[in-house]
Amino acid sequence: MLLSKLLLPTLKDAPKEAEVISHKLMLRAGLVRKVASGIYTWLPLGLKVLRKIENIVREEMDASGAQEVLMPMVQPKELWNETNRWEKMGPELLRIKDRHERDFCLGPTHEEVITDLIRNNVKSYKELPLNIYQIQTKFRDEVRPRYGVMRGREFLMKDSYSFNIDEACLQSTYLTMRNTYKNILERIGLDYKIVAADSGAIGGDASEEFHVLAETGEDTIAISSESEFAINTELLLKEGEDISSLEGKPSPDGKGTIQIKKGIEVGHIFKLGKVYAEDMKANVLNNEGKASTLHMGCYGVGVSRLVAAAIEQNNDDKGIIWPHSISPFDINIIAIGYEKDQQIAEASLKLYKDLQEMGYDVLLDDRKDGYGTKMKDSELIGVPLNIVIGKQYIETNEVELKSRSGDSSLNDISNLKTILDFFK
RNA sequence: CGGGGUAUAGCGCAGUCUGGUAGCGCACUCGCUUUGGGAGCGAGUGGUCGUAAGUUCGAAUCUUACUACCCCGACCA
Repeated sequence: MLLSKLLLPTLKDAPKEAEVISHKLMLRAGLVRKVASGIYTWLPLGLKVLRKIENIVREEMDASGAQEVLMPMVQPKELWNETNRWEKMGPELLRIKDRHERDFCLGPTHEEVITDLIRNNVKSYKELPLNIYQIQTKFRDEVRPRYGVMRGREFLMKDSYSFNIDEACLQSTYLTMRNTYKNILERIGLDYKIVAADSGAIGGDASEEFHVLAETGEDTIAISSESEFAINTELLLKEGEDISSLEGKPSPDGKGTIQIKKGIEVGHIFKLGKVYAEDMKANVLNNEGKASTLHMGCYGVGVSRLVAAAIEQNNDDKGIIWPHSISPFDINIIAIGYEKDQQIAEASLKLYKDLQEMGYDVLLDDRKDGYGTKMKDSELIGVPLNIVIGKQYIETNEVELKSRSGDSSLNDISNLKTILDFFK
């Protein structure tokens, strides 16, 4: 991509509406723009990041044996009446009417729709287990949207629903999803914890959340300094404990001491059991030929929230520092004097094309600006590797490799292999 | 929904107390000079001052109502 053609409205000053660092940087780096409270347009650069995360999620879900579908965002009241959630849910369920005065809602989640699909189309235990997912825009009319896309009203989510013949089978799928979520977060490259969580009003007997650790997290979690033990302090509050007093105490599992941390919930896995299947009469015939209520699980990943979470965990005073896995570009070629110097222009374009042919996602800064402006923007948008081509190239045929993390070195422009050792 | 705050050009802000017809920095346009850390000079574009009503000869400024947005809380698969 030529930067001169890219819609990339970077800002020196963050709009005052932004409070947390990820929100400020997402606005400054030209990733998103607000349309209304909690509702955002994703600009080209932001969308590239969103798609990269989405693709990692998709690949790992497919690898786990799950199947992708796409359900509607608009859902009829009748389905929600079956589980009584039309009544139970508060105003966060945005209700609308069509031209015939029929009631619909904007989907905040899809248990009803997916359960309806499965009960109508799956009749035998032989077709199970099934794990069906989608990556789709959700709408929840939050009481108070905040922190940009971190807690938006409209947001992108991967939600999946498993249908199992019994508890043991559900347990197996649950563990597969647990492992899949670990793979996703490790591939993206985030520091996270799996925490025991409140299973909430939805019922069910097991629930774990995946939290990206960050100061601005909305949840408070207690973790062990040495083991995997981690728990959402919402659970402790119910028992009336004072959270701050836990700091430094021995971990309940006997390993290490308790530390109190802030976390951003980016994933949640749930064993629903038979709750929805019973309400909606979702049965299959078991191996004895008798109707058997399905056991369900549901598993969510906040895709758009992950963008913000990744920034919260990876930034400095200059801007975003993308993990390479989700960076909008792999390489930014900073061409100094692109407009004036034929040699620079030709060499930059050749390098650009060569790197593209090697499979890299390359940005070429061909704008009429100086080194400072181009570097500042590159650092703001967080591209992992810059290749500076300027007077050094004219003199010695060398370009400077400058990583976002601060390393730099000079290399002959023809030596692309050396250049790309950076990514090993 | 309770508490607090903000609203003036794309972004950041001044002007409001003390009413006189809107300004600064950045960005943007044109020209020339620049080009390895957000360049310089010159000339420009862009605002029904959140909305509505009121007071007044005159309102960004005073009064009232409303709206939007942000923060804290409550809420949240």
